[in-house]
Amino acid sequence: MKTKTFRRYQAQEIEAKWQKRWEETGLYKTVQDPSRPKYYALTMLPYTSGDLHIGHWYAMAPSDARARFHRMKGYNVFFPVGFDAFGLPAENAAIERCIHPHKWTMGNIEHMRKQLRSMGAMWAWDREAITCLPEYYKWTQWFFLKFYERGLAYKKWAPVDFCPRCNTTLAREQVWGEDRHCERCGTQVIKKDLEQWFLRITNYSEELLDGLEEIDWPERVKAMQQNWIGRSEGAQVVFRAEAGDDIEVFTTRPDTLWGATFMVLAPEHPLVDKLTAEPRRESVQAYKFQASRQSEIERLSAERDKTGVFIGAYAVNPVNGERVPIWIADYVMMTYGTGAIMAVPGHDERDFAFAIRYGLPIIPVIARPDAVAKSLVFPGSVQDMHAFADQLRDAGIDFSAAPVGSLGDGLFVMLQGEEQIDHYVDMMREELQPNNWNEVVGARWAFIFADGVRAFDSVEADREILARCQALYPAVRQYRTLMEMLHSLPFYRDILFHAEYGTMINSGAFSGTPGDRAKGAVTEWLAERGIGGPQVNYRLRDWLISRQRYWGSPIPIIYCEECGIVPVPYQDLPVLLPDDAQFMPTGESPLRYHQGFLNAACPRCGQPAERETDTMDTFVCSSWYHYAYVSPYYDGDVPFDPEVGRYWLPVDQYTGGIEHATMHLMYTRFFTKVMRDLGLVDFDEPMLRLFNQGIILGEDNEKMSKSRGNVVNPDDYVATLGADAVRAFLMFIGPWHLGGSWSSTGIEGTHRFVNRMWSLVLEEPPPPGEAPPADAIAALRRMTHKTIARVTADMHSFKFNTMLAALMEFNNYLVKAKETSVYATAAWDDAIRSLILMVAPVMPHLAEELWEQIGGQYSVHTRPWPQWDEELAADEVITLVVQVNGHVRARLTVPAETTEEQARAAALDNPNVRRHIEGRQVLKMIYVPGRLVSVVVR
RNA sequence: GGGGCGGUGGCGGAACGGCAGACGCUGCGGACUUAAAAUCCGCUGGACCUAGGUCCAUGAGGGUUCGAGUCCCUCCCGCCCUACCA
Repeated sequence: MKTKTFRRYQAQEIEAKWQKRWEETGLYKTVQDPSRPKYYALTMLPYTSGDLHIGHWYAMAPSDARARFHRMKGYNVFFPVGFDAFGLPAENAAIERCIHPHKWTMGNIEHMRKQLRSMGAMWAWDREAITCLPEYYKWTQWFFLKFYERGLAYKKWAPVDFCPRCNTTLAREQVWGEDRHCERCGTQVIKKDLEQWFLRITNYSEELLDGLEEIDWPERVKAMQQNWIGRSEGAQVVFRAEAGDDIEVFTTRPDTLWGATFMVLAPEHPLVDKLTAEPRRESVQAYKFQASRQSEIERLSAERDKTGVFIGAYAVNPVNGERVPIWIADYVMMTYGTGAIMAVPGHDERDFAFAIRYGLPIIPVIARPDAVAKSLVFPGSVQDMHAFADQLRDAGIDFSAAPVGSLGDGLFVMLQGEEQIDHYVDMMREELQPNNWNEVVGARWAFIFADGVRAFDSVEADREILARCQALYPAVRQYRTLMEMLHSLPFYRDILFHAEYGTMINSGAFSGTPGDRAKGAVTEWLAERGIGGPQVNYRLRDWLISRQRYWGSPIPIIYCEECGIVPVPYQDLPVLLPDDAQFMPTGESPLRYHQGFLNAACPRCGQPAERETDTMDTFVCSSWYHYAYVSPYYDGDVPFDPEVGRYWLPVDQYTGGIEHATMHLMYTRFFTKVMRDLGLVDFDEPMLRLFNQGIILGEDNEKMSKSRGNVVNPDDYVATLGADAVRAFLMFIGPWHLGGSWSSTGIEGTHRFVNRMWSLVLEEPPPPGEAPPADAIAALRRMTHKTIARVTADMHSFKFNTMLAALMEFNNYLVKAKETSVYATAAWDDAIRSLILMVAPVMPHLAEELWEQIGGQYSVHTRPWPQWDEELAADEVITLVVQVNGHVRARLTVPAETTEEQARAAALDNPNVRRHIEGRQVLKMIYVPGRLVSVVVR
């Protein structure tokens, strides 16, 4: 069968041939063509690490395939690429290897361009942008100035996260994990008090949240951004310290205000020093010191035990005039809300733990929605334990008898509902022995004494009842509050505290307010009385962009002794990085020690002044790179050509990893909103659709890392099997959004596919046979059109794995069909052409070569995507499944146009079906057209 | 604690509520070859078996349905994000 002229597929030769040809003919040159709908497909730009690893391929190759698909579908597709070129590794290389960051970076880019070319992707190289070039960062600085003008860039002293290894500050979202390590190098961060530049992203909190609704992004990313923004609705309340200072707190539970029995400030709260009473000053200072160290040292060892100290001052609870002590504790964060809380130990788990530990009063102010109460009947507290137990049983009350310490058997009573509780209290009042008491806790808070029942409903009641109990039972003297006493009994522990909404109790005039109205009613009342009101709080913090490093865009600011902070005038941009800086790991920017850079004339008064030496977080550069792409290094008044921007923007489809959910993807949305406010764009969101690919793992199903030795180098496979086989395999591994693991044997599958398709199209045909029967032609057409439908749908919905499965099936089908007489018919030619066209986005080189070999017009990548015809794709015969009581009993091959009557009859006529319904009564039959007949028998 | 994503053969994975395991890898058997590689052809979840079938199988257990991998409830396990968030 094999002939002398047939040559096996030579990937290297053919891939190189077409890459060269594509470049020469400008196949991927960007054109503005108003006659076609535009499609801006973007994949997250790579960092210039120097080497394109398999993860890059995994992110880029499927994106490229989909961009190509859209091009064939008739869109004018823009698929640009560039480099995120500023950042620490370049500078670290400079320190370690004495190579200038610029040189290191540009060398890496050179190498990465080669690797990117080997992928055979349709990159718009004519729009490449590199963020570290002055022509680029001029505009990054321009943005900074615009932000500054609008009050969106500001400088402040703040305790900031600092990576001691990278020697720079980090934004909050660049600090990862429970141990708070640096996102880049993994070193644990420390806190440093530094004056830093921030971008006021919090001005857009609400809009960043609302905007999520209008974009087609994965739920996962939206959820992460929602959580990160962390909107919570509640109330602001002002407590007045006895010294006269107002302490503002934020609470989501204003309905629990009457239960606020103390306050807690963050140790760094500005009022702490002022309010601390002299006798407490020493211990407060000690605690503050320890708290500040704690964030530096290992926080894991803190074990989350609640600790704190009383500062010796009091405030007044504005709703009931109660005097409440003020504490500081490290479980209150200065970075959230106001850095101060009203503590409601009855209904907040942390406050509860704190109050129990320090003996602070705990008063329940919200009824239990489950109406469950408990009571422990102590041995000897009723006359006759057995008789009392009988009474409980008669009343239908749930209880169990068990020993209480060494005191003998007691009764552990579980009560449910008001009626039962009332009944129990009555019974207990009858039976209680003198010099004893009994308590009901949970849905009711009552202490039953010989002379009557005392409700536990206030701090005074707490004190009084506790005193009586201590008088009756001296062992109780070790407890400072009733709750502490109750908490000492394990039986009660689960019922002393709850955080549900419920009817307000012990709350003055508000007592009885139902849980669904309580929050609103109290908030309104606070506002009326001028002591608080509704408030929305966000978790989102402003974006810290100062970095104490050299290899970033300088912040265009000059400090003048006379004029203060002076922005660099626009015409002086860019503020260039000097290329002769000294790289030393000092913890300060090398620019600090570069006199030529540091010293400048004040743009306002002309006097000697100093430049800002911090550079910008690289995420600032990448927040607008997709705008730069439309007209890189634009030389106009704005960062990109407005006319070109109007044509291409916004991004239609963005793809990339999930790791940027709360960083890049948040920042770039923020930038776009500011750009809109600046009049640069007329839309609200930068990327209309987003798709996150998963992570490619090593052969062993573990993350690829040098230490594991499981890193896959795509170059090796490209050199041996060709880029097309690598591209196809990456798409074939599994659902793109779930990621998958590399397999050096698995890639053989797509490699064989390449070869099988090659010989299918080019290997010598079989000897001519007889004219094919009409149904063989129809079957071939059916397969062709079905495959087109499947591949088109899968390509559309990112199901690259099943798309390749469909292509492989089609190829396998054609390999078999080639042996028959359908070869050399028009249907055959259509099939082969369709196959090549459909394969083109996935394996662009193979497709282009085969297309040329069958006499197709250059280039296959500009041919229209094949269409399918429903009628041609329709089956002539179908397999009808027959179930009896849900079990498959027969598979019938019937014509597609079989009627329901015929289907039922055929089903009942099948011998195996007959065997299973014999002697039974047919109750009903369900018919699903084209699929099955389900017979139900008894 | 909160949020998200998963759990299907030896492996990666398919499966509008309707034939579980498409496609591929691996393995086994065969063809070609002096031999090997490559290529091609079979078989490849388990157990029965009268060879026509039957039963068991999609993390566990319930439920809805003529019918559940798919929908609902309870639980278990894994991964990711987030977290004293007031």
